[in-house]
Amino acid sequence: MKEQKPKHGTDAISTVILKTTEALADRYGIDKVSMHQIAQTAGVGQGTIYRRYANKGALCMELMDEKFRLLQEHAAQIVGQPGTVHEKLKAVLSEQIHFLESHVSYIEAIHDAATCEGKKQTFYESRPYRFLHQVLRDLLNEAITAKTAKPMNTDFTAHTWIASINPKVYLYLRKKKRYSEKEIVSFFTQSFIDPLFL
Amino acid sequence: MKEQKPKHGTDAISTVILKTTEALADRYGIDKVSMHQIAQTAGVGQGTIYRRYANKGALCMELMDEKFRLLQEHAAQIVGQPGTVHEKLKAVLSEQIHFLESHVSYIEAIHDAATCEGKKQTFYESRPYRFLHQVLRDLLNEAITAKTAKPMNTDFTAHTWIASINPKVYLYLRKKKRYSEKEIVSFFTQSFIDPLFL
DNA sequence: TTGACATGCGGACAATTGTCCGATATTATT
DNA sequence: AATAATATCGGACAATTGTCCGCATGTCAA
Repeated sequence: MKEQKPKHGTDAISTVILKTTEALADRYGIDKVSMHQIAQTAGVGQGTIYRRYANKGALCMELMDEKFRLLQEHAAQIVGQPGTVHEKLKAVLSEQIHFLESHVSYIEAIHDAATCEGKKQTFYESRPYRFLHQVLRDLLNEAITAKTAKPMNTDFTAHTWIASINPKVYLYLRKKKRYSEKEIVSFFTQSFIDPLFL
Repeated sequence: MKEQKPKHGTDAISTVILKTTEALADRYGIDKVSMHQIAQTAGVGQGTIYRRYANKGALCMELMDEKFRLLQEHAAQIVGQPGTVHEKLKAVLSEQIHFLESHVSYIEAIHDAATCEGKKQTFYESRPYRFLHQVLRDLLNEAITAKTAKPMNTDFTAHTWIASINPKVYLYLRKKKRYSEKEIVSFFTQSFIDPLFL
């Protein structure tokens, strides 16, 4: 068993798999599209898909690649621009929540496939997750160094912040509790960010 | 006219399903036991299981019923005893994290089956979840009323607190990051509870 | 050209969750 | 007691994810 040699599947077959998945997902919703259906529609065997993507989550991750890249750019831009750490944290979290709002079906699929057992690549070790976690952690560290926030385990805090707005609970808050995206951003700021700053 | 069953699973068949599931889970781990296997071992059809429990998560929820009851008792006891709201919140969260530590496999199975789509009973609407959410919310409200914490949306805060220590991220923090249960409790307190109190 | 070896595709197959319906047992009616 | 109505059981079946292996195709050496 070999891994895909280049970072992205840029060969013709990978391309048709991704395009087909995107088309089907646009039409039916990613959660309603099966790997079998993707294989049939793309005119390839299922094995051909699974040789490139470990599971449906990994396939979705690949589909989201460009979107994640843009989110990372936004986050990096926020961090790079002038402003207080407090403001930057709020802006980054707002971006992340908006990202979740925009792509919640895909992110849910990625989460569903995520595992912490075995030595398989976990969601938490994927590039996008690590990047966003690191942005939050660095900002928190900066706040602590500047003595505008009390010491804490910033690694833990960043992980749990992200976990606190996972797709399942986000959908619950949006659909059942009828909170708007704006409200959720505001509540998060109020409950998690503001209290940290002295 | 049949007399009503007071609660779930008090008839003979439900009992054998639950006992069988427990025995198999003890032996192989709940995630390694299939519904088919449970049915075979218990000597009933799969339909008989699904007629009583909507899915594997609901079955696990039923198995955890007594455990949840004890957790609720502990939480109620903490709230009832004298002490500051701050102390009570820390104690309750510590209990919840210990509960997660002790039963993480079952809780993961419950989470995996949870859904926010459709009108099916979601995990967030189950009795145990609602109880624990309410305990946290009430304590937070008490702190706000007593002016020892700033106003916030306590409903949101309680939901996201629970979400922040979901089984997936908990396992990641324990197994990959090698944080101990005690550390996680301490970090949580430091990052989420303490900053609220001034 | 040919044969040995490697690559990797396709789809059959296994495992699992969840549904459905014919068969059976139980209760109600006369 | 006989029969109709109702409840419930068992397991076959469908749908989906993920694995595996036979086979076709391509490469290279002699």
